[in-house]
Amino acid sequence: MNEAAGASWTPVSRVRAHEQVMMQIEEQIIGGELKVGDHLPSERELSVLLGVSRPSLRETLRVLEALGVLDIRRGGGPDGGAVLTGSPGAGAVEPLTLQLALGHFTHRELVDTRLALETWSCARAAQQRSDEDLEALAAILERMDAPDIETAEFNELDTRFHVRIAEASGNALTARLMTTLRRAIRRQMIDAYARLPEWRVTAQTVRAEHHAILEAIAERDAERAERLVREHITSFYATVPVEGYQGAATA
Amino acid sequence: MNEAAGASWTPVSRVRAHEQVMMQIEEQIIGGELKVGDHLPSERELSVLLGVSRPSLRETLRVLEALGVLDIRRGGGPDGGAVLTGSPGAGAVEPLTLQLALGHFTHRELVDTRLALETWSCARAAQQRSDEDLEALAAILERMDAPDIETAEFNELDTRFHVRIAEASGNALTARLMTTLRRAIRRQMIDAYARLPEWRVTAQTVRAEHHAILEAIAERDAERAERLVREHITSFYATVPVEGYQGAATA
DNA sequence: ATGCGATGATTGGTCTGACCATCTGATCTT
DNA sequence: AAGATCAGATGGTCAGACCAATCATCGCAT
Repeated sequence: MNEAAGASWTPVSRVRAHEQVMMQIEEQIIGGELKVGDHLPSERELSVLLGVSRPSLRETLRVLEALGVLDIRRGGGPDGGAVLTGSPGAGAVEPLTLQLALGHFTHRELVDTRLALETWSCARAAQQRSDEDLEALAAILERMDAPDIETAEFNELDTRFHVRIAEASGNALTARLMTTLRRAIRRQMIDAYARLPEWRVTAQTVRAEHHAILEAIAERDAERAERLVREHITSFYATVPVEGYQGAATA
Repeated sequence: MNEAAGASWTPVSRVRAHEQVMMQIEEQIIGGELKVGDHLPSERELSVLLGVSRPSLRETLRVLEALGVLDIRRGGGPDGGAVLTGSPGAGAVEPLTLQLALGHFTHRELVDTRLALETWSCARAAQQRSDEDLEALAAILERMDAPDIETAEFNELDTRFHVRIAEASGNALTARLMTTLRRAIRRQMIDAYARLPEWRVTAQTVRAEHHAILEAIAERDAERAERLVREHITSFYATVPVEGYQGAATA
């Protein structure tokens, strides 16, 4: 076959329809044309405006929804349709669970990252906690004191306690990341507890450490709070045999 | 209208098709039935197996792809179809850009989170950096020394430097989060530089601090490296008027 | 006049079936 | 044996249709 020498060819558009739609919507958001609370046109309308089919458009909407950017409901009215959501929903950063399961990240990495975020947010929380923060934290610890509590709920409250501290630090992003990290390791945590011959003994230690941390936060002693939470996390993973975790968290 | 007393009704499935598909695939991944490198059946096959239409199934696949879990290609053969991806692609945590634009999180929160992650990873990097890490970091700094460099590229290399440090810490998760955080604030960073009357003066300061940090890492002085990077970030935001950021990063 | 139920319009949710573009791998040709 | 060719499989896209939930409105009875 002969080829025309010198002729230059430029590849045709390989960008899938839903990706182009995504780019357009992203631009509108970043550019500020789309703000929180704004409604997207209905799927039928928008698909015409964008020149794509409804299924293609819907693929984009699904992704935006999973990312916590859109809140989609049926029916008309002020609440109907696709609305730019104002608060970060479940979407956002939760995929870590799957990525952990796929081995993208190790358990060790998750714990270390948790350590980095928690020491910071705990110190910060000690500096600027409100009385409401204190009460909420105390209430969580009280529920953890239940003698007949089960591993799953204990772990759940443990998560709530640490996340609540992050919230007290005033940083919603850190709090959100912490929630995500905890959710990603939730399964292994519960399994690890279940493997302990006497998990209630360990639980007792955890309780004591929690109370100590709360006390430091109450006294606005940032340094002590930070040190305590570091020891808390480090000693926990030194005691409890969590699957996929090897070695101490600090050098 | 009369109602049958005592009759109990259980709500019909309100869970959308694509969500049920998502749950099934999630379970298979978490349960270990689906591993990295495994192929999903073709869309036509899978849609029949799951009892949903192809468009519905595709919505799920799109989300999984956006989350960095699936790698989807056309055509048959060993590389065709949907494959569970082994390395965290672009997907994962990038949505932060949109969430920032929507005001879910403030710039301040992003910077503080960055501070928490960087101080940790920098200290860790100082402890266990390899010689290759050192060379890579030095190479980046060298490129940043170009006198006629532009703001965009300077910022890009700045990001690379900090992310490379995170990689040297051996924690891929932290490195990934850092990349995401930097990408989310990329626009504002470049704008902030552009607003500076003499940004090259600031750039010179940044360069000096970078070299100091690298030196501390080279000497395995974790404490100094951590302190330097904290000052580096703090002083930067005290100097450069970044949009949406108010106040110092440390108390 | 007012409260409440019926109704229709709008919107998302889902499905069917079809066609295109691309890639793989086997087949055929030279 | 090497290359071109073709058939099959797969993802990408579309059009049209119907269902189900929700809301706004209208009309009726009180």
